[in-house]
Amino acid sequence: MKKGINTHETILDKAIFIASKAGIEALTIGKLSTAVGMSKSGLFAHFKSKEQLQLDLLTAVAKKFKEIVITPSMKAPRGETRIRVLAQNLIKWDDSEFMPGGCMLHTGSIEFDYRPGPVRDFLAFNQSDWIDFIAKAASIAMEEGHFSGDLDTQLFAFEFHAILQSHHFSSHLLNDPQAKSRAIAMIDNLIAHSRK
Amino acid sequence: MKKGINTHETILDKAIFIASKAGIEALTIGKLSTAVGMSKSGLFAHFKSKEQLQLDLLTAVAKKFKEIVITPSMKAPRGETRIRVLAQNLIKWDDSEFMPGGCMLHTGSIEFDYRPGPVRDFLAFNQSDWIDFIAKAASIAMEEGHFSGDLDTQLFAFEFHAILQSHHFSSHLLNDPQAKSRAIAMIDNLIAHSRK
DNA sequence: TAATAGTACGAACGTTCGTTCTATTATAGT
DNA sequence: ACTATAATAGAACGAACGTTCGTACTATTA
Repeated sequence: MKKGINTHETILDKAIFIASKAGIEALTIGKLSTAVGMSKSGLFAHFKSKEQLQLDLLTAVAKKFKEIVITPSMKAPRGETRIRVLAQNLIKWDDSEFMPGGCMLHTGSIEFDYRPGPVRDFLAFNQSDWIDFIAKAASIAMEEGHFSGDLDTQLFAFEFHAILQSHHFSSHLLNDPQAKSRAIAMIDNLIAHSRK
Repeated sequence: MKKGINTHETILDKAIFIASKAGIEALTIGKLSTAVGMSKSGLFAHFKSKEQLQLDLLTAVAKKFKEIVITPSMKAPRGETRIRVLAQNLIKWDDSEFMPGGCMLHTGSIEFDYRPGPVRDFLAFNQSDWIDFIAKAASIAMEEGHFSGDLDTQLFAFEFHAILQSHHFSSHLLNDPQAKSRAIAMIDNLIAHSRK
């Protein structure tokens, strides 16, 4: 049937909206069902367990991440430009309207870093892959001659990632209007030091 | 009386230990009382509310932070050395045995960034002060002639802070044995680029 | 010795949690 | 239009939540 799929999607959109502010564990089935406008048991039937709801939620977020951050960057020119596009899209991503509390792959990682189970596994693998992706982008910039030949791409990836964690911190905890411009300044610094 | 003060401290120590892994909100009074070995109501009487327990807990953490990170750094020579000592102590801090889940001022900030109230306020002020403290240390390094005269100390502070967020990420989510050495390499980079 | 204050207890409060049933309604395929 | 099934609702569950209560014991102060 088809209606179920639409409902499933509606539920997850609302779940992302709420959980991005409240946290993944604090998103309860009761509150979510009220927000969506259906019964607790009716909503529950879509997921069979809260853990599955959390996994479906994160899978949906990761899919959006690909759409908004990863895929567009692959259309940008290889090398430094692609790195910059990646950073731009990431800042946009962390300030997305559908996820008002900021990137859940980041906040979820901290929330679940000591809660063993499939949710933690998903997040750890996701973040690990993300680091690898950045490192790959850096090595491409090396190939293109934009970055220094002896650049530590792994270290670059962590430095790049750190900047986005800092942006989240500035934007969502401190409500600092300079969050975005500062993040870009940090990216500029990092790129400048990575050049030949 | 005195017994109460000792109990209060014992409770908070255990609370910090548990909450650093589980999260501040997931630390329940029932589980904490079981862990401490006293009754729920007996423990509760020490704090009058869960929110007060959370505030007392964070106050205790902030006090330890001063003891382990801030105060020792003030004994180090002004300038670059002090910045390095600060970084060393911070890494030690984030891997403290009494707080096995890592720095709670960091994880708590993310957990509460969209939960208005005194807990969020405490964390936001604390982190804001911390950024100011780093910026001040950077400006001292400027005065001492170690750092470039046109260094943006505020930006430096955020970059410094970002490195520690990255360390937390590597150490506690990814269980990466290189977490510490990488953080030090990042600090080295930052300092090198901040010099004259 | 009497009065007071601090400390801890067990029991119970109303509420919410995730989950499991059964029953009913809506929908898609024939 | 009929039927199988998917989708939702409703009621109930045991457990845990934060909190309040009255009470008992202990140590300090009057």
